[in-house]
Amino acid sequence: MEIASVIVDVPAMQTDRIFDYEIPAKWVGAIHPGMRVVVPFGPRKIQGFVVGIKRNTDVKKLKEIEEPMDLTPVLNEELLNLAHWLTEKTLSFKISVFQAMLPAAMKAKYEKIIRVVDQTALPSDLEGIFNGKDGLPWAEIEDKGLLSNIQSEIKNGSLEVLYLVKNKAKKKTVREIFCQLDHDDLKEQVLGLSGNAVKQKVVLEWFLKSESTEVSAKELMEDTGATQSTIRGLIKKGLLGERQKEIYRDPFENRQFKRTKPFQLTDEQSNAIGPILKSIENRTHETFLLYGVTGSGKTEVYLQSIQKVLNDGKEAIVLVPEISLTPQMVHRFKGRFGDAVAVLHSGLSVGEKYDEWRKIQRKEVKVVVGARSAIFAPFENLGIIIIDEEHETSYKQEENPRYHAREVAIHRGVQNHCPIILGSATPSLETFARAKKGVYTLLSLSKRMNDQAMPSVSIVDMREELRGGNRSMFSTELFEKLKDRLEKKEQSVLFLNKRGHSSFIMCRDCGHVSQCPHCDISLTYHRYSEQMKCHYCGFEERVPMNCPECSSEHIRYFGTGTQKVEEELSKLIPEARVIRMDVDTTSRKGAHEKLLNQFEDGKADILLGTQMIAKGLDFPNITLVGVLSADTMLHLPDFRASEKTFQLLTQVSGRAGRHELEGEVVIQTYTPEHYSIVLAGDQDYDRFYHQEMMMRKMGSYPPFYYLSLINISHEELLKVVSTAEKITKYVQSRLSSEAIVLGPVASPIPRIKNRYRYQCLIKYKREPGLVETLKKVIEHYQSQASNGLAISIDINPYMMM
DNA sequence: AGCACGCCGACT
DNA sequence: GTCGGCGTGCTC
Repeated sequence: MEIASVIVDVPAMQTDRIFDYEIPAKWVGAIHPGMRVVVPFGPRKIQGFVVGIKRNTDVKKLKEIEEPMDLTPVLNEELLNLAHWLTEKTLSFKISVFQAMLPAAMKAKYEKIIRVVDQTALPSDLEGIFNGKDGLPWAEIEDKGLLSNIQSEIKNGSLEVLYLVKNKAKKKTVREIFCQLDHDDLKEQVLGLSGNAVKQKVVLEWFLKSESTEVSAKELMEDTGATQSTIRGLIKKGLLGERQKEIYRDPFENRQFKRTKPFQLTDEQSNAIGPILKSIENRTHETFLLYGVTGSGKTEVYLQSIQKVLNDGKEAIVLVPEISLTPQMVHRFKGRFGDAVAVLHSGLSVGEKYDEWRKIQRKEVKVVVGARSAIFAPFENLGIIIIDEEHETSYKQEENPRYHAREVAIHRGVQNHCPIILGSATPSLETFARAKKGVYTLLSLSKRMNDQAMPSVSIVDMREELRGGNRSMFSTELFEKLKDRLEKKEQSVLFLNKRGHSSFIMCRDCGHVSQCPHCDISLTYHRYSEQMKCHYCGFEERVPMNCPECSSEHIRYFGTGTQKVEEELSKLIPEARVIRMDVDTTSRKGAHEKLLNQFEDGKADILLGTQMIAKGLDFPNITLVGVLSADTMLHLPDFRASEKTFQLLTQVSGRAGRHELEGEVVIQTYTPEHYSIVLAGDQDYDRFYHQEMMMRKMGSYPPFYYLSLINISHEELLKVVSTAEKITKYVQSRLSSEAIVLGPVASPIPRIKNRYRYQCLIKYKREPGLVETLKKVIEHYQSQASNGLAISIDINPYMMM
């Protein structure tokens, strides 16, 4: 007898273990580790993942696997091992890790159906509900107050409960028409057609002329002008046949990518790529930091490294930050490698992602370009992993499993004996420190290609502007330069870190600020809907006309968003054509690309946007970049605030003057003396690195210490505080004296969705017992029917909120 | 997570 | 009496 070890689709502490199932004789040999199966679990049927096959078990009453959901495993051996490692690393449930590794379309959908077994035996009230149908979804009859009736009918056997496990993934198909006859028979048939069968004749002649014997119904109708009925007639006569054929959804349908050839590398690029090629050749793992200023040609190094990998018959993964997965990047990869490239990013529909994933699994592609989760691409012969903009925080997943793609990449690199390239103009401190220590190999590109000068940067003190009587959001300098570009017909980019209109509203008489009633955070003003919204729980209310506290009518809008800047611009420089790019204007599919194309084609003078325009933008006509408020990020309660500010400013500045025309950058700030702003202005990463390392050392932060963050939340403040204290004491007692345990303290947002939040931060250098301790904490507080208490643990957190 | 089971108070 | 509220414990 063969027995399968199965991880079931129930993300809970108590079920986060192996359950054994017998493999029915008919599927012995057909069910393998890494496959999804439907298994009975209690009274229900649910999805499970087979993680192993064995012959013996201690379990007495084994149930049988209901059916397999896959023909071939969806997780290969390497990925199963990776999942195991990741489970330990992130303290997540195994099932959550499996699901994170697969496209969302493969998550099971469950349906509970009450089926009528014996129509005649039903009491009249139930008969009315079922109304002759042979079954109804449970959800529809659940709250009709007939629970006990239904229960007794189930006992009688006239009703039964069906639990269905559905595959969310739908394969897209098209109707295909094919010819049943060979060429000669077909000719005969055409001659034998009756005179008034004009359309039928045209259709058959199409098949006579055409090389192929099959065609999509749509295409056939377009080519011949025939309609459904004509074709149906021919099918009835047995001359044609029809079938459903599976096709891929093609996100890049009707798109041609101009093929490019490898460029001649500069000396610097050649020097950088040498060690990478060597590592590929020797099939050894090595992590490289490709530290290259903006415009230094990192992408070409990636492309040629991948080419080498493909020549060796291996595969490549390229990670790009979600936000910068602009068509530009896709273009460059599709342009070089054509159809060998699959693309995985959030802009695709669930079905499209599923199709791209299957192209990888079926070995129809060799290169994957994608966001964070593409790191789990099911390649079996991985030759290189590239992480572009390695410092980007979007590589860290902020929900369970809280993994960092960089760590996963390095783990896969070790397993596959292949190199990892981390690329950035502004590497994260952690990475740069490791490169300096020799853990990673440092490769530098210090010159821009074609020797363009770095843009000149001027930092404007907005306090001075205010003192000088300028109360607008544009400094005199930026305003003048904007007008100048407009005259010269050159383009400008304006960068602002906040979407929407204003961030909050305040009463000018009593100082009252609208707060969310469920969260300790102020509400955000949304102009479009004229509403105040909470970004954490979704609470909405109308904008008050009067202050709710003192009834004053003097309500003022604070903080500036992209919408407001757009309005201001149209007042100040009405002749300027402005394109606004933020989450609100790019949420529609393809909108992102459309707006960028418009800008590239010169249909606008100013591109105004948030984060998303900071990267990957490479247009020759941009000669001015303005940062409206450099310090919005600087004052966040996050030890990485300076680093993020420096990175962002440097990235944005890099957008200017990448081609023949020289670029200028204007940075507006209220704290012009802050080192991250001064040094971003000088484009001096090295000095910033040293300065920031000093700060981190003083604060005992990464890369000098590791961090783990425990979050505790509950509806009752007292419960949170007392639990947080207990946990902190417990953790403290089990760690060495070198570890620093901070807290418990209220989280930066002390309440979300009516739940109070406390946290405990652990700083440590080496604590082999920490993972065990944290596991104990989770076990203790999740198992003892923890009445509403939620504990979440983030190892190496990036968001401290 | 569901779901059954079991124990209590509140009703036609 | 029984309906339905929630706490408890189990799922191969």
